Amino acid sequence: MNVLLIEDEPKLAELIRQGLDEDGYTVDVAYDGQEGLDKALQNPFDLVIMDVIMPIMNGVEVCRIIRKEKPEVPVIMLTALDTIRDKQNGFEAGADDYIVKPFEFMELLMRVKAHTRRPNNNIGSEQLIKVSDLELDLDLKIARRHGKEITLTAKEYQLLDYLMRNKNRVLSRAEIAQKVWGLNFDTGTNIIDVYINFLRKKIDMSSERKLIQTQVGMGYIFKEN
Amino acid sequence: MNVLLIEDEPKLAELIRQGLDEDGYTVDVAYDGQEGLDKALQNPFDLVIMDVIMPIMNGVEVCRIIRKEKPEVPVIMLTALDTIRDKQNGFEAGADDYIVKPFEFMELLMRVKAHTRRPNNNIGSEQLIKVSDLELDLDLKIARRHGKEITLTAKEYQLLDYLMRNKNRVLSRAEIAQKVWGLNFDTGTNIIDVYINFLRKKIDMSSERKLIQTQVGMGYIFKEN
DNA sequence: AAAAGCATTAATATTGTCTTAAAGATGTTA
DNA sequence: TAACATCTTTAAGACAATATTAATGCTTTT
Repeated sequence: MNVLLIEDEPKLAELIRQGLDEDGYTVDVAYDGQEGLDKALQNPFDLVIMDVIMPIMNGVEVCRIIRKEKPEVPVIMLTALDTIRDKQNGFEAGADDYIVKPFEFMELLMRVKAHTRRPNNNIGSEQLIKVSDLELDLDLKIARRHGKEITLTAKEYQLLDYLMRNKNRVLSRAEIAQKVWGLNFDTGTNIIDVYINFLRKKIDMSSERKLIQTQVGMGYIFKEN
Repeated sequence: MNVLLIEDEPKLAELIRQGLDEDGYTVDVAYDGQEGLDKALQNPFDLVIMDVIMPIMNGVEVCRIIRKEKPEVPVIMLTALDTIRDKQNGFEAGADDYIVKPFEFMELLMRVKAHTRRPNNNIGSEQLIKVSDLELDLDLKIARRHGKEITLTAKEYQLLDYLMRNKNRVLSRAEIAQKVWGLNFDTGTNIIDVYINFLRKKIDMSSERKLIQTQVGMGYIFKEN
């Protein structure tokens, strides 16, 4: 889910960016109104968050243009001016929501969720995890390498999802068993080895760069680059 | 524009009713959760405003049911409990917005405007959802494939509506059960499989392109193209 | 070189899905 | 209100796909 954040104060921008990032959003930041407007019009976003008071071009003006050009994209305004007059201005420019500064991050997150919630909002971009040239499509539940589609069974998908989310870290069989199978791994099973083998055949076989690597005596690691 | 207001405190209710009335809204007031729910389900409203804390049935519960029965109607919650926890609860019940009491009337009005502005009110133009060569007529509650009419039962319609609105995304049985049946899917029922089968017979049987596809171990996906 | 750890394959067990039929609800008509 | 029609839900068996085990051979470590 792609979010455009237009905020001139670097500290606040970074705070929001990081928070949304942790919740799985992909955030693009612009530091003034003009830059924000350009980005908004050139790229597809699922949501725009913007400050009202900004250098070069103020938020109300930016909002009005975005609303005109891309009426389907929801806009949340941040404003320090807690007066009814300004709230009116904000909404009249076409904002779908506003938040009065100072605000708690959780409040912003809740409103972001409310505006990006499916359904109705299927226009949004797909959700995916990317590591090197491999991507896992969370909507279609398939993988792609060099853009080539790879179908996965349910277990393969779960395992790959786990590996990719924990890239660049050695994962012991016990950890994997626990997280993917919900097992305690006392049973002398080799099921993880078997599934790693399945995944390798599907994603690593035809490629030079091996993403899944063995650390003998320790476990497996999904290595970027 | 018809608004349903569910608020047990008569003075506040009257204040809101009058204010919205002056702004051109037609307001129907219910004084407890049960009454509000009944009205909401029996009549067509463009918006529901409701208190969280109410006698007989609380707002979160009412909201959940309205959201299930009439997913297109926006709901604004009024809450005196200014805690993040409760904000989460409100949204998780499916509210589109909330306002923390005490609030200025103008703030409510602005939010009401924001939620009734959406391009939902295309009176005259027929409402339909289109995916590939299948279209779902939201007014007539029928489907058409290659222009050929297909009648649906109520549950078939709800399921197809949900699938089409969430096209190109794998939907787990749990999700479908939750959204279409309002079940928690612990019950070992196969009703989703059965209804998928019904729909396939009606929309996919006579066509080469199968729109409804199974992802073994994951769920179903309604695939465009 | 021996031991341990890992990869690979095939066989088997398990689970998931489709399909049909029939029972249980619900609503409609006489 | 009884009989009928239609819709919803449950249940069971057949079949297909996937998950797991186990045996064998290969690789790495000591």
